[in-house]
Amino acid sequence: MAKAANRTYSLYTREAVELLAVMIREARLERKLPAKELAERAGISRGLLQRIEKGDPNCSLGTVFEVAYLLGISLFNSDERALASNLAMSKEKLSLLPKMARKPQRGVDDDF
Amino acid sequence: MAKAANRTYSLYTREAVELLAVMIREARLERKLPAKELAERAGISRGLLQRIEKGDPNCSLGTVFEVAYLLGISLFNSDERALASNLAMSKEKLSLLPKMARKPQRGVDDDF
DNA sequence: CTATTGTGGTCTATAAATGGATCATTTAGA
DNA sequence: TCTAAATGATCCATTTATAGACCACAATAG
Repeated sequence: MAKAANRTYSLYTREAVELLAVMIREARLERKLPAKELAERAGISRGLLQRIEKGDPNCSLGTVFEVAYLLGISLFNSDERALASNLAMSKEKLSLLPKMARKPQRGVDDDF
Repeated sequence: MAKAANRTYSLYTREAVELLAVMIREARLERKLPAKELAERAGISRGLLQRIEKGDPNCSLGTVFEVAYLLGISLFNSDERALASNLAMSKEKLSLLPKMARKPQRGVDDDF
């Protein structure tokens, strides 16, 4: 009972995925690093790296981020230290929020 | 002949994935949006949204980005227009790069 | 306090992603 | 130019992700 992935994505999502893909390919080529080598270092197959660089949205988040990391591409405009710091702050903030999202019984927040 | 996903990720990757997860959960709770509703709007199951908010790296890039988008979380610190612009510039730059990464036969670039 | 709703976990069947191999083609370097 | 190497594409076998249902529990609103 799974009929997934006829998914439709927003333009924003498609562009974000493609941007990341292009940045990865750029960085790899700038470093003159063959796909085969990068794939090995990332622990993935060359085929998967191809899909990533092609902007396939159906690749796992972790592998794509890892490849980006190996190429020195900074996610969220954060280097390693800033990222850890952001994460700590976000966790802190999250802990202060109500743990459930219960909607008030009639329409306060439906601004989508 | 596929034995994938005993994957190991760098700390940076793990933190980046978790940061995105926490930001998503934060944004959803701030909006008082039940998981069920957000999942419906994203066209995914509630279980998958749970994994996303938990920081599971094995979720597809597209779905995670789409959920983030639905919550107004900006990827790459770029709104919709900036993103399109970045993408165009990156494509331009990519087109100027050599199309293959051929390593010079002896060690110029192995600074990893 | 209580009723109600959201959430986290588990289970199963199915769809999809991935690895690994192969082949043809393109490209960069000598 | 020559040629070794990189890329792009396809195939198949297997692993994995996902949907969808269910349950027990937690937490919020009243």
